[in-house]
Amino acid sequence: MNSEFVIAVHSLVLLAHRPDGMASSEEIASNVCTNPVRVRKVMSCLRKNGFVDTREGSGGGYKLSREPDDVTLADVYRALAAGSLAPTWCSGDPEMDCVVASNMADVMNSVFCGADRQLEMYFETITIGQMLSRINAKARA
Amino acid sequence: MNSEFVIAVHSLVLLAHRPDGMASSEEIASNVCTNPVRVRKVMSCLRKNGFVDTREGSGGGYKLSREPDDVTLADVYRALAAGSLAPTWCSGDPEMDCVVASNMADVMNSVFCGADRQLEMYFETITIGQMLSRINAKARA
DNA sequence: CCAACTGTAACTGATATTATTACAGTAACC
DNA sequence: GGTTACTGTAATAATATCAGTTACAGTTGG
Repeated sequence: MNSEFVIAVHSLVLLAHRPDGMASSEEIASNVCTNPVRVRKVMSCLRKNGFVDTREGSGGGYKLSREPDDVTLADVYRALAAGSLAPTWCSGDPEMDCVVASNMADVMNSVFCGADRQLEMYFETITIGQMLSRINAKARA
Repeated sequence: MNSEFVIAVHSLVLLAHRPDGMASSEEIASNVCTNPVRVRKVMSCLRKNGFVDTREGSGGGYKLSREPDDVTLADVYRALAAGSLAPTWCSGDPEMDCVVASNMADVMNSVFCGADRQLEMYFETITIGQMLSRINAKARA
């Protein structure tokens, strides 16, 4: 899995956890344990997909623009990690003379497409709000 | 996804396709388009899990030791790619003072465990025999 | 014994991932 | 209107992961 997915989910959960729903890239970065540039890149993508609003300039930052319970991990997955299941490496070669070697890539690809859909369905069942609840539950325990 | 999974599936399908169910690491490697050492490493793992028999020495190689329809992709997945879904990179830090940062890794991990199970269930529905059928169907088309 | 294999380890090179630096653009605030 | 605190993005550097290669010991059939 793409680690940008992890950063995105963490960031959204953090925003949901903040009383005012806001944070700057620097605050998020230190919470996630990465650098602000990476956070901004991810957040920029989340903005384009309508999950957050950004305010540039002094006192700016990111703000959740949807209810935490209305955003599923599948939404996030689609936005920045769809299709990441299939390995970059590809076996066989369409030009080869062997039935197996020449058709494996296609068949393997369809298998991974199915897997991707399956994964998406699973992520559909988990919202940012639920993630936050789970975290709070863990903290109480 | 681990690309060794791809090599393993391709190799098993190739063996299933062979009339005598046999091939050497060199034959498999050229069919898969990789090098024999990598193939041997993967096959060694498949042997330890009872999917193939190997014969060392002259005229040796690998041979399917189960019916192609009795081996699912989930079996292969468990053997050499289980848990590969979760990214190596991990957000947050258990030592931090923030509820979100300190518990995110745990919660994220449980999410990926669930995803892994989901994926495994999907792979359970596909056998090596079916992969070969799909390939043959594509070849006829 | 020789030829043809597997099993592994060690090394090298290629590729992908993450962090850093740099800087232009924007908005609040004095 | 200038200064400060932000985002957006590109370019580069550092690091980690992955794949290919070489080397060699062990096994087996002829």
